[in-house]
Amino acid sequence: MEETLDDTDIQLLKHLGADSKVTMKELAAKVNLSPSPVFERVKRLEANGYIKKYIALLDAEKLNFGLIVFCNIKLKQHDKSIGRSFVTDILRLDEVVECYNISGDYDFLLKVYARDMKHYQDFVFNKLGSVKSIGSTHSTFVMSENKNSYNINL
Amino acid sequence: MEETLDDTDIQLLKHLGADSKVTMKELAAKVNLSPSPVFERVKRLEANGYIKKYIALLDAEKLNFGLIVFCNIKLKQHDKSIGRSFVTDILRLDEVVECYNISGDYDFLLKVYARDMKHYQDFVFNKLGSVKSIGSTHSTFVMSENKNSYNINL
DNA sequence: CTTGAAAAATGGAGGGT
DNA sequence: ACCCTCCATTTTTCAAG
Repeated sequence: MEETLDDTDIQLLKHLGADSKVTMKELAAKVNLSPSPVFERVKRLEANGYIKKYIALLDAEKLNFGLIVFCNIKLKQHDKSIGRSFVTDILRLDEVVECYNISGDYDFLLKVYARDMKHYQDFVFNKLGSVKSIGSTHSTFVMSENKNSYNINL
Repeated sequence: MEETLDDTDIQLLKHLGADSKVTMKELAAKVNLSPSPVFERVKRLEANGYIKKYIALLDAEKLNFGLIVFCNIKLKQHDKSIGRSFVTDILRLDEVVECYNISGDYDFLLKVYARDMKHYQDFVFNKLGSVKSIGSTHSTFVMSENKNSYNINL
């Protein structure tokens, strides 16, 4: 299971990580092979979990979610059950796209997409406000997104 | 160009945002249509920019990038040319997957993927260290990722 | 939107190095 | 173990109604 990836595998992952709509034929040309071995390699990379899934990236701004906020959260207490119930509550919130348990002054970092400031205010007061385990929050607003490649650069 | 999306369009975006490997046939079944109109709608959503691109999501941990760090950065000065040169320098760094211009005490927030702490240390000292426009940095380490849906929840 | 058909891609069999 | 060349099947893509 813990086989090593050769250079061709890495190239395939790089290409698919940037554009998954390429055909096997095109991919094959990029790595100087015929479609068949490329097909088999990609299937293996999927089966072994190197490729988690394929998705379409949507334009948040065009879909009226123009505001990105990083919301730092401090819990009231730090026992395991409080942490778990916090995560359960947070996963339910549509506005929260990412959630991390972090080091430092705060316990969690959320990446939140909102339509506008009014929507974000409503999110903080009504949705976060009803999550009992939260002690305090600190919001950092995104003024512009300069880079988002979604994948590691192999 | 600024047409409104009907409920079917939203459903298509939701499905493709979660899994872009579905065939037009399967998509059609999900929205109770035949493949042809679904095909046309998806092409329109692509052409009008609602779908930005299609990518494979790679497993960073399996590819030996197990450490995620949010790196806050304060610039030395705040004029436009310094900010631009900072962004140019940052975009070159493979470890930086996301970069945001933010409100608050710091100017930029980077999401960084590193193999381990040693790699991150090297990144900060050698790569960030040679970006002249940086005044100071503050690193927040991710202990666990609890959610990452990559797309807004429509 | 539907039907339907041409063009293209997928997925695999069989054989070669 | 890895690759190639076919080829059947499925999917995509786009007419015409």
